[in-house]
Amino acid sequence: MADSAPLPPAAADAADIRAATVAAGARPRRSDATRAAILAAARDRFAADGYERATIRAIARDAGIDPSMVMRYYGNKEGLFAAASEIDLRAPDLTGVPRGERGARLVRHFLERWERDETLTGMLRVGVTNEAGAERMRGVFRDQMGPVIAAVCPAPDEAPARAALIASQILGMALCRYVLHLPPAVGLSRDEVVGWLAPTVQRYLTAELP
Amino acid sequence: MADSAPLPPAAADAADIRAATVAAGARPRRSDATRAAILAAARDRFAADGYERATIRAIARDAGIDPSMVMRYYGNKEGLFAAASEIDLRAPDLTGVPRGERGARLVRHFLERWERDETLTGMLRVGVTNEAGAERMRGVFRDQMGPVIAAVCPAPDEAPARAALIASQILGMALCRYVLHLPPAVGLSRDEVVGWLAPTVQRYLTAELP
DNA sequence: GCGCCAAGTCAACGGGTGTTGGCATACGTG
DNA sequence: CACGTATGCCAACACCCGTTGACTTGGCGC
Repeated sequence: MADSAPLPPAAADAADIRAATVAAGARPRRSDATRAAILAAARDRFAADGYERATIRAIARDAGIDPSMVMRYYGNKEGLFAAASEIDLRAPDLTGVPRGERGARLVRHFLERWERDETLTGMLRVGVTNEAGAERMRGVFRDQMGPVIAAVCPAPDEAPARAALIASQILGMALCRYVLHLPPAVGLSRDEVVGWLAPTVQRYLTAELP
Repeated sequence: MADSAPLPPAAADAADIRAATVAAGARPRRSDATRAAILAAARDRFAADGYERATIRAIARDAGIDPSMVMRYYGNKEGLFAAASEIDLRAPDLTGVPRGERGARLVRHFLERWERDETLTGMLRVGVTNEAGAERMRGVFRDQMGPVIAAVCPAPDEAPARAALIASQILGMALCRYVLHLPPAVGLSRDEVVGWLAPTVQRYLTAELP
């Protein structure tokens, strides 16, 4: 079974520092850089290893500090996970997009989002194994996918089901392509994926109920 | 975080015993019932908890024997997992199904397969977290989905990509419905899911390349 | 009836885990 | 400059893990 290779020291950028600052709801402190480094390392580890195999000791090592600091700043492993898994899908506003291009727009956005960093891979990895992770995914879906779909959905009461259908296709492709690495799914170009999936999403968005 | 509740003692049926017997490539031995009990308990635990959280001690407790027996019969945890995760999708032969009904047939079959027991949930759970599990899923996809799709695919070289697209939609719905428990996905009836997904799968099966 | 071998139990090992408390140190403030 | 506090490290705790080896039991063939 593959050992978890050591990860390069996680780079905590300005956004991370700001996030770590506001997360504590206070003005800047001397330890914000450390908090941010922990958060960045935790994100990487959770994404790469899942909740169980991502150890606090490994996260601390990546961040270059002592494990006890993690406990001091985030309480326990669950608290660290909660802080590290704040997800912003940046789902696009579809109301300004021509009706026929909305499917393609959604698919392309999420492909790019998925390839930019390992955040979503991590979310999926933890969501599948861990109930707290699953609850977080349900929250992200409800709060960030729901409104986007509802805004362009003819009948408001159909919106949740349509959103779930769209999520199933997009998540399923991400699963095959970025997590399971099924060779044919990996082999498709980004444009090919959009070409295949866009009509599906478009139909889930607008077609009559079957 | 949810503790893993104790599981009821896993029932090892005749098929399990036979499987445990043939797995060792020998004629019946006195320990076949024990081997089968271990296997059944392991399947349940891996499905419910994933690879890391499913401990050999818990599996042995469920099977009502000593942990060292697991080691004696299956070598180590990886060996146990390999023996416990032999999957048979029983994917239907589509050549006898009318061309227009193949999508619906596939979707309905996999929904039923997924709901019958927790085997596939377990496969997904382990496949997402664990490289050995992912490799196993790639093998199942290649050996059991590939041929079924190729048999009804006009151009043979397109078969793998089409199979991957179909897998992405079916796995994605299973993920949302049976693993993440997204409320709108859970709320759909089985017929509604078939009604929505069948045209998608049908198109992946037969449509011109985009 | 006796010996042999499979089947199973028991206790322990070395290591890794999350988590805790005490101690040194550098900083910001009066 | 002195003091309190935030920051960080160190060592340890109690627990659980996979795995091992020695020991006991029970059934079967000769």
